[in-house]
Order: sequence, then structure tokens, then C-alpha cells
Amino acid sequence: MLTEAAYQDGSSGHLFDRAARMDLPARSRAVGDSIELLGAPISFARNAEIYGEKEPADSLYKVLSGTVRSCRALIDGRRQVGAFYLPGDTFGLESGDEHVFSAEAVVNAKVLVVDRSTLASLAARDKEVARQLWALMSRELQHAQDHVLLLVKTAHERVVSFLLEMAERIRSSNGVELPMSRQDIADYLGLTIETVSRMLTQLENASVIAVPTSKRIVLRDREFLQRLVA
Amino acid sequence: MLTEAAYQDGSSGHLFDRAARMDLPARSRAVGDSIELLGAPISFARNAEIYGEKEPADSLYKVLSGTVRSCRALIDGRRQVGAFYLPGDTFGLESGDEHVFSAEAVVNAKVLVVDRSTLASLAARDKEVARQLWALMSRELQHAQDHVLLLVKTAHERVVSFLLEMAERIRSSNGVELPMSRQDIADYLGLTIETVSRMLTQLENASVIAVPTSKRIVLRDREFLQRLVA
DNA sequence: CGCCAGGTTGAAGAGAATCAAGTGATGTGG
DNA sequence: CCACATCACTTGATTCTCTTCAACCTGGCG
Repeated sequence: MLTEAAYQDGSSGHLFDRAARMDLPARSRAVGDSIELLGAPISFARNAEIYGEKEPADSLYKVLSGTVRSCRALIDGRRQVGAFYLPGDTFGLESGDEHVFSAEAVVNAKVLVVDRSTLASLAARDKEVARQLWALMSRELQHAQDHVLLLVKTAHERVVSFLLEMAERIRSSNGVELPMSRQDIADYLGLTIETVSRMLTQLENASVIAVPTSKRIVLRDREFLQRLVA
Repeated sequence: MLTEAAYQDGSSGHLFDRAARMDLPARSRAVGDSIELLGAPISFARNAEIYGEKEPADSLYKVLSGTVRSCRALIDGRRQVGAFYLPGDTFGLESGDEHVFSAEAVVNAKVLVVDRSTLASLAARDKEVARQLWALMSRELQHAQDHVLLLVKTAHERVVSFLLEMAERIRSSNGVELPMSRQDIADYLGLTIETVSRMLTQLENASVIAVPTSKRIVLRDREFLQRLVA
């Protein structure tokens, strides 16, 4: 099962706190901050690229609003979505100096951008920052490992797992408002849009979910869904 | 493509150096070492469990000889192999305090075991140790992400990717001596043993590989294989 | 109002799984 | 050293899941 709230920072001591304060009027933050941490909120239009594969990974990002997907392209045009990042999630941390994923806005999104080297030097002095970077890396690893497990399941199980993951992370009133398209979902699950659509229809016919609009999914029997996912 | 030598420590300053010296006669190591780093080489028989899922992750391991696999079991009995660890590779680093994978010896294996808390306290003082732990985590993440990409490919591509990965990591003279069974390979690739076998047969019939014995694979046209994997 | 992108549904086909029967190695006891 | 048992692997026939290709809805929006 995909980990709930996999990307959210710990509840206390946010990595971006100081950067976030850059948003506030100058008088409300400590003098040193503006030099130490250059964090800037930037807006991206739907489907805009935030960074590309193979670009240098010199920033870390936090979703303020909207949704972001990370992608990898295979040479023949197939696309693999690695993860979806929701408000509060941090992304852009890579294992090397280069991005292996690209990042794109799923819908119009506002993102906080923090310089990586700044963060690195900060981490060198501040234990708490280092700890949070480690936690972030851990969550990415956890997610990737869960994603591996997801991809060996049947189409049914994948779709159900996806719905449960999103329900955990979005938790709107008694249903999920999916920000992403069927194509995004399909590329995340390693399926085709047709298959995703069919699985949803079948689940709806079985009355385990309801699909009032194509993006809105209501989980009517979460117990049952939970048992489906192996 | 799966990263070459994904798990090997950097060439200098091995994380396990001091622990490894425990193997040597007492007079050849510094006095403080035995207290600081408790590393012990332990042998595991073929298919023996090194640790299980959900067990506390309080050690880090390094393969001295043999091969180790990490596994996750699905409730219906399916099994997913997360990775294979060869001599020189380090494993057992998890995102939390509990193992989410189990680890088993693929063949008789000798493994160096180091206490995690010892390592943690060492890392707190020694920058280099901390850096190496980070590198280790990075490689695990990289591998998991590559594994995700692997699992959305066709059976052909998966098998070829696997052969190329192993050829990179094992590099025996002009061919690969696979330590693992077809079942292990199948569970790593999310396929059945029959499919793996068939793909190998087809590659052999196409003269891109040779299979003198079931475990020995000779890559006769690596260029061509490289182009197959998308 | 009609267009168009996103989504659904249907029919046909491909690819991998399953079921079942071989074949080949490895090891053991006589 | 050989007969036999066992395990790992291969091969074949069939089934089933998912993809592909195509047509058809549906809901925004100029």
C-alpha cells in the first residue's frame, strides 16, 4: 500500500519555514534570513515544465497550491509518471546532481523554490535541516519502493491502490477530487487510459465507488477496496 | 537502464572499513575500533533469511561473498524481489525503523553486520560517514526508480535490461554467471519463470546471447541488446 | 450552436499467464 | 559407479488479461 501523506514534511520545523517567510513583509523576519535562504514562490500554468530530465538539480521545491507530477520519458514516447505532489509536498530532491525525472504542473500550481546549495550549507550547520532532508529522501525511497510493488499487481489492484492512495492524501469530504487526467493516472499505473476507464466503470457498476464527474470519485466501500489490493 | 554498480561504496573511505578490520588479528587494528564499531562477519546458507519484513532495522549489512536478495511478499503469496546485492554491496538501509523488505541469501553468503545505532552516532561526529550513508540512500532511491521504469516495459525489454544490469555489475570474462534462479529473476522482473525462460530462448535463437548452462549467459551483441531496452 | 479535448465503450488482437508435460542437471543411497 | 529421486529449467497448448484501434459520448467554451 502506498504510504499515506508520503511527501509531507514532519509536522514541526518545516524545511521551508524560513524560505516561506520571504513571502511576508521584510520587517517580520530576521535580518539574516534573506541572505541565508533564497526561497521564491513561482507560478506554473497547467502542463508547464518546472524542470526537465537531465537538467542540473540545483533547487528544491515545495507545492503551495495545485499539483505537480514527476515524469520520465522512454525513447519510444511512452511516459512514466513517478509521483504526484500535492500542496505541502516537497519534490525535486534527486540522488545525483542531475534530475532523472522532469516535473510538470498537472494544474495551475504555485511552487516555492529553494536553492539547493543554500540548503546544503544550511544543513551542514543545522542538524534539524539535515534530519529533514534525510526524512525527505526516506519518503521518496519509500514511495518508489511502494510504486514497484504497485506495478506488479493486476490492473484492478493498481487502480484501487491508486484511489486509496489519493483518498489518503486528499481526504476531501467523503470522496476524492482528482486533479490529474486519466492519461496521468494511466502513466502512473503503467496502464492505458482505456483500461483505467474500464476498471473505474467496473468498480462503479459493483457499487464500490461512485463517479459523479470524471474527476470526482467517491469511495463507497473502503473496507472492500482495502481487501482488493493484496 | 539500471544503474551500474548501483550499490557499491565509493572507491575510497569505505563505510565498513573499520568493521572489516575486525576480521584481522587483534594486533593489526587500533584499540578503539572494537568499541566504536561492532562489525561481525556472519555466514548464511542458501535461502536463509537474514532479516524479515517488519523486523526492526537495527543493522546495516555488507556482502562479503555470495549474493543476497531483498523481497516483499504480497498477501496472496506473490513475491516481489526488490534488488540483488553482490559482494561489495551494502544493504539493509531502510526509510524507517522497520524493514519493509526481507533479505535472504540467494546462495551461501558471508555478510558483514554493523550496528545501526553505532553507525548513527559515528555519522553524527564524522562527516564522511554521514556522506556515505547519504550516498547509500541515494543509490537505493536511484535503483528503486529505475526498477519502476523497468516494470512498465515489455517482457523482452525487462529480461534484456536485467541481463545488461547484471553484466555491468558482475563483469566476468565475456559473459555473466548468474547466481540467482529463474524464479528469483522472474520475481524481480514481475514475470513468470516460463516467460523469462522463453525470452532467453528467443534471444538465444536470435544469436544475441548464448546460454551454455542455465546460469551462464554470454552477451554476444551488447550493442543490439542496448538498443532493445527503450 | 457546434467544436474539440477528455473520457467512455466496443470489438479484435497481442502478449503474458496458466496449466501441463517434458528434459536436464544434481545429489543420494545402494 | 550407477539407478533413482528431486529440483530447476524448458517447451507446448490454451486461456485470459490488457492493449490496440475505432467509434461514440459528454461537457466546456469560443
